[in-house]
Amino acid sequence: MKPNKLTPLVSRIRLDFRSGVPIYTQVMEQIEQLVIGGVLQAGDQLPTVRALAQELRVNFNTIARAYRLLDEAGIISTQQGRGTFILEAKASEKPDAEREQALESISLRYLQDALRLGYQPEAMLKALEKQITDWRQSEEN
Amino acid sequence: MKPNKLTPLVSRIRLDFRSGVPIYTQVMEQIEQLVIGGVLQAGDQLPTVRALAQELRVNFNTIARAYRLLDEAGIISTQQGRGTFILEAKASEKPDAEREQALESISLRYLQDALRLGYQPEAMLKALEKQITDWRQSEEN
DNA sequence: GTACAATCATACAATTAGTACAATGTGAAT
DNA sequence: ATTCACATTGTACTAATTGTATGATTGTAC
Repeated sequence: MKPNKLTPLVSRIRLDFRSGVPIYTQVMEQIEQLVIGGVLQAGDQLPTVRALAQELRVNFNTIARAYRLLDEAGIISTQQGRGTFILEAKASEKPDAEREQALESISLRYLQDALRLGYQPEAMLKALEKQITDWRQSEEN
Repeated sequence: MKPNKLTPLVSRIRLDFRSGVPIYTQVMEQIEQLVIGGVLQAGDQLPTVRALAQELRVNFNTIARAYRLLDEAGIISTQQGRGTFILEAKASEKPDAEREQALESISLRYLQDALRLGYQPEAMLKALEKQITDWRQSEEN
């Protein structure tokens, strides 16, 4: 497969070192979500394990572990000496369901974060609506 | 987010071995005070159980016990293989202005995460409402 | 002396880091 | 065009660092 491009991933991956979720899991989940969301497409080349590791300030084996898990999940293809690439989207019966699940995942995280900080659900919804309004404003320009 | 720093705690903890107050209680209370006093801030990494134990000349399980209590109290987050970190203070204990901003901050982050994955605001609100409903369900038990 | 809480010792599990290596690509020398 | 040196890539295995679990030991109160 010919590599499409090398997507700058770093800016799209946000690590939370104190969340209790292992780094390799965070990297894996977020890349998976980017694929589901269509930001990363089949043929795209991921950064090398060393490059991404350096950007995120973690050991390259940690990235290698995330890539290996993604490889085993059939999402990417890692090739020694060449690099790592996004695979063709597997013929999922329900790609919509996957997208749904990804959104559920980040929504749950938001809810948990807010609850832990002591906010009530109503306040969250209101705050989110405000952010959306603000965003729409800025989009118009 | 990367751990902020590793604060040298030892110099700020005073143990009284004759007071009759358990060591783990003393450690716990003093760390709690340091957090309340702002000496320890969200994201700061605490010394490892072994390091702090060595400095204070106690068994590391004693420190582990103190850390576990602090974890259960929602003050710190202990993570096997990683370390121990100060958590964000509960919003309800913050001044109103900060409180407002904190909620805005995590809401914006959620919005950005979802947009990044290609979701529309309506879908986000719906997903969030669903998470809230589910959560309420589980709370009833 | 018994009971109980506190502390300690030991073995364990999870995560990340270190080191060496194998596969592949690149480019110059011939 | 072929070869060869070398850089770049992922892989494998090990070590180090972290917190966890469980039971033994110690000390104190009664």
